[in-house]
Amino acid sequence: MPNVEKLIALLKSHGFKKTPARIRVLEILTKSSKAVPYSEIEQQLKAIADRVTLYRLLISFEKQGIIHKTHDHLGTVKYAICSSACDAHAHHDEHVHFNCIKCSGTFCLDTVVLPNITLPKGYLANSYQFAITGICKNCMS
Amino acid sequence: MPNVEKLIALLKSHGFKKTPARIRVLEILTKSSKAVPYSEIEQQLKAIADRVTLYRLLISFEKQGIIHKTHDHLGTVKYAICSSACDAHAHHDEHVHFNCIKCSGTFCLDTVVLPNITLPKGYLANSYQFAITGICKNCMS
DNA sequence: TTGCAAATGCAACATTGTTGTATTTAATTA
DNA sequence: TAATTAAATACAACAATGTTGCATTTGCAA
Repeated sequence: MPNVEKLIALLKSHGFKKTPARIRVLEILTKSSKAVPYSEIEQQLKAIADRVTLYRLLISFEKQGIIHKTHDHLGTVKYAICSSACDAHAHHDEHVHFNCIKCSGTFCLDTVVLPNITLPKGYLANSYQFAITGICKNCMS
Repeated sequence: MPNVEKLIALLKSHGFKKTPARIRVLEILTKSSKAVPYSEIEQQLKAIADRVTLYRLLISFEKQGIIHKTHDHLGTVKYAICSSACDAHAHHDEHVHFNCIKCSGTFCLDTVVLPNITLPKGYLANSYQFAITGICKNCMS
């Protein structure tokens, strides 16, 4: 489903060159139903790219709004593909992240409606990061 | 205001011994109106305790519900004192964290009412971590 | 095909996380 | 008050991740 052509188009549309490392990272993220731990990405990229290359690649992807980064309940850094509404100007990944304490999986809950929060006077909100920790669908059954 | 006697009592009530390093950490956190970056705590503890001591100390404080840990919008690890309602059995720091993009400060907004979120069927919520990124009160004026 | 900006590789170093073990110390009790 | 002991600390050692600079390679457009 997420064929390589689409990924290449995604790269081009954001001004990125088509390189093996970048395609591989997008493949990994699009094929996963969960946010992927940094360590796992590094592991899978080990054969085709340097660690620093991956580091910089992830930064530029994030800056361009292709992917987003999150810390789970244990502090583990994970990455996930952004919804198509994101771009360099503004991320729109304002969905809830769910962290499972059993399988350690992190899921992007795109269907959950974001709550409206009233801040104290003087504060200006810019973006929201909501996470819920608990037991996921799979681990409940 | 947050005198040392209170901090010692806090330690004792959680089964901790009264040691210079532990008292110092509590002093730092109680005197700060913001969550304190790990690097800053380490810097201030450098003279009186080893890095590993601090590491284990923070872990045990967190486990006992004396302090809580958070990642700001840039991923920086910060610590803050827990409200008195917390204990080893269950943290009750279910307040919103506000991360300022100007001063990089992280504030615990205890007065903000937590929103009610409806999860998809099959998910079981356990705890919530809500953060808002923007411009804080001080930086707005 | 060539030229250039983008992307990568490599070296080097900083910060933070983590474990094991020997030693010291705070607090209890004899 | 001295002895006992579990808690706390120090130190060594190592792993993982973050970060910068610079030389080299490569994708792509002219």
